[in-house]
Amino acid sequence: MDYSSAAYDDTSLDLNTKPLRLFDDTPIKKEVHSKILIDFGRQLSANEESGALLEELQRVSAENKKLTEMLTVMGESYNALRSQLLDYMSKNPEKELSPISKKRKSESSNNTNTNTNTNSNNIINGAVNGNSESSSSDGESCKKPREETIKAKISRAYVRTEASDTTSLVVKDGYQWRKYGQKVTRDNPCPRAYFKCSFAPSCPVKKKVQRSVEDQSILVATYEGEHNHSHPSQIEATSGSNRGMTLGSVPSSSSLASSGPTITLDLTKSKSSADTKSTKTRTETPEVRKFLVEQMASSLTKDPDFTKALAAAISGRILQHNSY
DNA sequence: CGCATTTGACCCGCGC
DNA sequence: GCGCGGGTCAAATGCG
Repeated sequence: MDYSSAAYDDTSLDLNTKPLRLFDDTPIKKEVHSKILIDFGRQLSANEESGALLEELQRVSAENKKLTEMLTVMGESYNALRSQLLDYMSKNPEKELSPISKKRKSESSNNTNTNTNTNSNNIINGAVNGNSESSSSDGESCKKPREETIKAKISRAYVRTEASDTTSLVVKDGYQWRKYGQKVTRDNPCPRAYFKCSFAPSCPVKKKVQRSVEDQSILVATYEGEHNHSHPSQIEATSGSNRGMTLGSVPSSSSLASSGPTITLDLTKSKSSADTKSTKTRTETPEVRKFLVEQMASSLTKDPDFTKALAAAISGRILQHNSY
């Protein structure tokens, strides 16, 4: 499979770029330093001033660094929460994706009992990790108590593909998959492809990929089981090849609203060392970058927890700072 | 030539 | 018990 052509890595959002620059880029540091010197140099003697300001500068740099780390941590937390939310929300459109639930009870029926307006368009690129092992107390265990393998984690991801690309059933998630079957199901004229994880021979994870009935540019990938190995992209990230879509990493509505290719924000990788290396990619036009930044900023600022924590952090720092 | 994909056959669970 | 349909297998095929 041509993971190399995946556009997903190319759009990884480098969240840390700006914050890191605040304390990593020496030119900026020098600029700030000189500015401070200009502002305050007249009032104090040069030696005392420079020493104090250097100390001040170091404090500010450390502060920026801590704030950046906090931002990263918050971003990850936000990502995790978002995944959980999408997980929950995904149970609603699921019925529409497989309306005939009376026959195949195992997967769809228990997840669709709270079927509301099944606007599958509201969920795209969102990934949904339904944990049927621990959290599914809604009947599957009653229906199939003997099937311990069915209790493996079942997650679902919705991926928008190129509008013209209506034949490929490849969902680039960073893992290596081997296709072992394809079937046309009754409720969907589009064939369903069956994949097994081939990265590790003993990995039990399977994946089903099928186009959505409603919007055939959307691929619905259903994952069963858990990988018993690390994510391949994590290994490859050290060499700068950050490929693949990461589940649950994108604000869903906006990327569906756009008719363009899927844009995946991989927040989970923003903390890695590859963020300064691999995110300079060919599709990173200023427009795209601006859009991504705005989208991420919007998503983060809409999160009350995030803004609260950020405000607390900043105010705490300021108070601490003023007490000197 | 080796590996991945394709695809028809087969298996199995479920509903009637 | 039978038929239907989803899921899997494995031989055939294609590709690098």
